[in-house]
Order: sequence, then structure tokens, then C-alpha cells
Amino acid sequence: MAKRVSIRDVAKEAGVSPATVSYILNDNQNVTISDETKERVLDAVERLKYVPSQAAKTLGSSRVKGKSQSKMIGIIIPQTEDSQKEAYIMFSNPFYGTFLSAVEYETRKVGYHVLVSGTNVGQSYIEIVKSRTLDGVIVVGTYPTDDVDEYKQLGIPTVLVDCYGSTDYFFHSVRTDDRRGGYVATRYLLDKGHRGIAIVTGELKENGVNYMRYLGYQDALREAGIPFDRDFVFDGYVGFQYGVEAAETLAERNRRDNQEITAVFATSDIAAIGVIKGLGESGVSVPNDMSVIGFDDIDFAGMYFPGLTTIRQNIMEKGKEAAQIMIAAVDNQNLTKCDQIIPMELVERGTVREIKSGNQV
Amino acid sequence: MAKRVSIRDVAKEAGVSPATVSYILNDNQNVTISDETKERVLDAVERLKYVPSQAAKTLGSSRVKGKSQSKMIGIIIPQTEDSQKEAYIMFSNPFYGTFLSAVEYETRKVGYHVLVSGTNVGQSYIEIVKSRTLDGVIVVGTYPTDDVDEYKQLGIPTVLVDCYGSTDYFFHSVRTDDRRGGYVATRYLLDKGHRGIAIVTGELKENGVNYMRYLGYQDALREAGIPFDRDFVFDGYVGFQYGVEAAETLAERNRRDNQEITAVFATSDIAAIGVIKGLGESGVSVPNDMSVIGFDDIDFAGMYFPGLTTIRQNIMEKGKEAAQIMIAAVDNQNLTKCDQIIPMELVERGTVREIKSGNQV
DNA sequence: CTGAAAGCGCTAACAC
DNA sequence: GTGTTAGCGCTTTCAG
Repeated sequence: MAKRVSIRDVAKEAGVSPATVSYILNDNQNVTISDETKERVLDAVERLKYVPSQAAKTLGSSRVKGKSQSKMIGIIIPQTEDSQKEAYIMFSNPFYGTFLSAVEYETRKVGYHVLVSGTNVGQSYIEIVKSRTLDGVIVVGTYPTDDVDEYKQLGIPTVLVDCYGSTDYFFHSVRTDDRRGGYVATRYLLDKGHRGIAIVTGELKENGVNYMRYLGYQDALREAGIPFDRDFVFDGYVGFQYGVEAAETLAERNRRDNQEITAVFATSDIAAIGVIKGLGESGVSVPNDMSVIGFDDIDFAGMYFPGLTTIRQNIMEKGKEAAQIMIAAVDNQNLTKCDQIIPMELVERGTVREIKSGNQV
Repeated sequence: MAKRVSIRDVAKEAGVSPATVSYILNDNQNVTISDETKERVLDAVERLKYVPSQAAKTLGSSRVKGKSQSKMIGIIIPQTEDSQKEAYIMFSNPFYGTFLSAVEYETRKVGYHVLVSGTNVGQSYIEIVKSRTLDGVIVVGTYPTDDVDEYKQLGIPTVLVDCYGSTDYFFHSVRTDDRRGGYVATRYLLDKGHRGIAIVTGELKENGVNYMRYLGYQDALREAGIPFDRDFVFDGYVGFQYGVEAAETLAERNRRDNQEITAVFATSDIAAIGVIKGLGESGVSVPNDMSVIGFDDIDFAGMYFPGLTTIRQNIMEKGKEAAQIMIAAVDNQNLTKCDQIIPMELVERGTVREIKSGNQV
């Protein structure tokens, strides 16, 4: 491993002092350097293939307050499930890849790098921030509960993604209008003539994304004057497998009790796909016998045949927004709190069918 | 932002010298510390919530050669397509999320963090490594061409993933046995009685993953004594959309020219899914009218109804292997070159149908 | 316009 | 067993 070339080497090569090199490389505005010197230095940099050590920069500039300068932000994906085994399942959800991709790109454009890390259940990300002198963090999916003050003391911009319940001025946030999405999805089914509408969703914990979508579902029902029926709620966990199970139960009940469910709102596409599969295995065909609408519009939603009708939330956009708030906040530490709501829209494809009034119960 | 607590603060609090604190925290073997002192120091650390600055550690330990100690490894995903716009499409492929997830988890377990970065077309990752003093890099999908020597001079462990053509002792590598996978897939179709087998794949550049699978396809054909027909090769780009297009052309040709294709080997699941969709839109039903086999076994492969028959490559395992080689190499700089082949296996689901000998051409 | 020098937080010889 | 101290590579006052 060849000896590292340092700023001093460059200085020597160019016949100037290290300080001068630093001024030039950082475009220091408090100082004016002659074009001639500048060029000489830049040449030397080129010749020596000099790349500044970020570790040294971080350390060196840590004297000045409010300027962490690690040029690195963290994307933290807290582990919420308990099973040790699943500790890395976190990204098998296609959402993360897309989100990450957007953040990475947006931040890279402006000279930042991203550190991606999960945290074990219960563990906070504070150590990571401190140890790496991160300039900011994006936390996805959970509200830092334990000791909010500790997080504040980190004093770095923090963007919470897909997370309700933070009324705190300190955290920025980015999310979809989940409640409205739930409403729109359900409303759409109603407009298509459906009256018996089930919802298949994950754990309904307050402040969670699923809960909000569930509220939207209720909103639409209420508006249409349809009594809410707890039996139509399938709340298990988010995921394909649960969708399958829920669908099977549902199909069975429909048959046995002569229940009147004609449509399903699944609060994630992945669950919707599970539902469709479960239905198929129970001999119920979509959309002929049963309509299904999802939420997210993951890539695969459009790849189905027929395509999955769903509520689209722009994940790329979400990542982009999160990154942009981050950047803005890093540049301006006392940026006022941002709460960004990513728009959602209905995407009509082939899994919802209009039913005649006659079919109504 | 509260002033950072440094090793000196801890030392003062515990009534010892900074060095002692360092020794204790790093479990330095060349030195013995009394249990009593140790405890006192650990207490102080706790009380002050001290977290060492990685920047300072990296810098401080950079004096010793062969011990970069940034405790950070890079996952580099080079951009290979030219379109600026698509610069972050890199992870919309579900492969990356899963892979990354595995690497992140494996490395975190042993105290490393991962920095994830794309690179623009043509740009190398050398700057990133130098600037961040990375302890190692995992590069996925491309062989560093331009100037191999420069990469070597970085002197850090490098693991190439899904990349052929590196005969160099310097780079470690992890990949699937793609050629064999292609063979197995094709052979399976042959065994099911198919004779007219098309292949739908991405760009067939030498050393690429697709090319290897393509060779496997030819191997099987040759073995079965079936003449290779270039018209049966659809090489566009990897992706859903191309799968759709290829399928449409194929269906059209089959109809018009009375061509005898009864099965398709798609070299990625995502393409296979496109093929199925394209076929469906052309009124060709899978598996009744046409059999399809994919490659990868992405999560969605099993979610179809019927499920996609495919060649499974364990992506998690791939990530895990890459991470483990990385860790081993970081600990032991002159680890001999590792070439890890991740096993693949056939997964029979519902998209391939056996055809009678009578149906053969 | 440029340079000297102190200091960021930590490590690792070398003293004691 | 533990403390002293000289860097690591860079930034940034403060002089000139």
C-alpha cells in the first residue's frame, strides 16, 4: 500500500504552503489566490493524484461549531421485528432499494456519501452518528421513542420517513398522505358498486402507516353510509404470506357464511399480490369474482397480467424529497421544520371490476 | 450541538491518561491494565456517554501500514448505462436491495459500516476509496477495466461480484455458476419434451453474466443434438419491458411462420415475467401454449399464480459470501485469492409443462 | 496574496 | 501498569 500523498506533498510539489493548497481546494472565499498559483497547485494535485483524506478533514474542521463536515449522511433502517434471524430482511422489501437509490443519487450529486445501516431491535442509531460524525440522518419507519432529548442533543438534521406521531419541531418528516390514500382506494371500490369491502393490512399500531390507511378506509365507508364491520378487517402483518392466508380465510367465509365481500383493499401491493394468489388457490378469480386494490405501486404491480390496480406513491420522489430536505438542513442548521407530504394517485389497471347495482347486497 | 466528549475527558473523569483509556477500549494486548482501572474507565465512558470519533481513529492509526482502520467498507455499484437520467435506476432491481442487505448485516455484526455508492459511467471508485480510507470494496457487476494497476495500488481487498474476466490474482470474486444454470434450465425444458426453445436475454457481452447463461443454453442444445438457431435468440436488454416485446415478436412469428417454439428460457426472472405478460397479451397462455423458465428466483417468482419455474441463485448467500471474504481479507491482507461460486438450483413451479413426444417437431 | 503554527481526537512508541 | 508525547492530514486563525 503506497504511502498516502498528503496535502504537504502537494504543497511541496507546487512550491507553496499546505494552507494555500487547502484554500484552493476548498474554494475558500475569505482569501484570494492568484490564478497562477491556483493552476500550479491544481497541476500538482493532478500529477500526484492527490485525494484529500476525509478523516482528516472531518477532524480538522471539527473545531468550528455547527460544521461537522463529514460529508456523509446516514440512512438508518431500524429493525422492528424481534426475530434475530430476520435481522437483515429489512431490505427484501423492494421499497428500500428504490428509496435508497434515490437518496444516494441525490446526495452524491452534491458531494455527500451515504452510510447505510440497520440497527438491532431497541438499539438506537446514536452511536453510529457520534462515531461517524454524520452530518445528518434519515430514519425510515420508526419514531425514535426512548429518549428524544438524546437525539436532539446530537444536534444534526434528522428526517423521519413514513412515520407519524412526531409533533416535535426537531424532526423533519416525509411521508405519503396515507389516510387520504386509504380513502381514495376505498372510495374507488365504492364507486365501482362494491359494498362489501374487506381490508387486508399489517399490524394496526397507532402512528403507523397501516393505521392511517385503515382510517382512510373507515372515512370512505362512513361517508358512503356503510356500517363498519370489524369482521371485514384482516390485520396480520405486512407481507405476501399474510395476504395469502387472509384471502383463504376470506374466501372460505364468503362461501360458508354466504358473506358478501366483493372487494379487498390491501394496504400494500405485496399483500395484494398475496391476496390474489390466495384467492386463486381458493378458486376465486380476480377480478371476476373479487376485486382487489393495493397500495404503493411497486414495480411489479404493473407487471401482472392483468395489472394490479393500486394507489401509487412515488417512492423515488420520497427518497428525493428526504435527500433534499437533508441537504437543505445541513446547509442551514436552523431550517424550520419541514413536513413533506408526497402526493399519491390512483392507478387503474385490471384487478377491479365494476359490479351492477343488482349485485349489491 | 454539545461539545464532543473526547478521550481526554474520559481520562480526566477516570483519573488516568488518555492512552490508558485507548488501551482499554481497544483491548490492546501488548499492555496489561488492572481490573480496577479498567472498571473505573469503563464507568467514566458510560457516564459521559463517550463514543470514540472514527475520524480520529482512522487518522491516528494511519501511521501503521496495512491497517487502514476506517472500519468501513464500500459497496460500489457502477453505472453501466449511459443515460444520465437513469443514474439511480441502479437499485430498482430487487437484486441489489437483497444483496446489500446481506452484506450490511454480515459486516455490521463484526463492527463494520458500509458506504453505498454508485459511480457515474466511466468514473472509477478510486476517489471514494482514497477519500474515505475504505478498508475494502465490493464492486458489483463490472470489471475495473481502465487501469488495473491503479486499483491494485489502492492495496485494499476487493471483491468482484457477478463479473467474469478477471483472471487477476488481485481481485476476489463471487458469482453464480451461470453457465451451468443456463445449461440446467435448458436441459430441463428438453427433458420436458421441448425442442423449439427460445432464449430471451440482455446484451450478450463477453464476460457478462448473460453471456455465460447463453453459453449454457447452447451447451444443452448441443448435448441434445439440436442445431442452434440464431433466430431463437432474443438479445435485447435485461428488463421487464424487453421481455414483453420479445414475447410479442415471438408469438407473432410462431403464428405467422408457423414457427415451432414451445418454450422460452429467460435469463432473468424479470424478463421472464415480461415474457409471460407479453405472451398473455398476445393470447398465448402459459404454461398451456408455451412454457417459460426464468433465472434468479427473485421473491416475486414465487408469488405468481402459477409460480414461475426458475433457476434459483441465492442472493442472500451471495451477499453473505462477499462480506465474509471481505472481512477475512481485511483481517489478513495476504489472503490468497478467493473465487466463490454460489450454487444454483432448479425450482419447479408452474410455468413449464411437459409436452408429449407427439407434439414434437 | 501567502505562510507558520496550533489544534481536532486518537494511537502507539517509548519512558518510567 | 500507566503516563508522555509525537504524529496522522487537514483547517483556520493570525501574521506578514
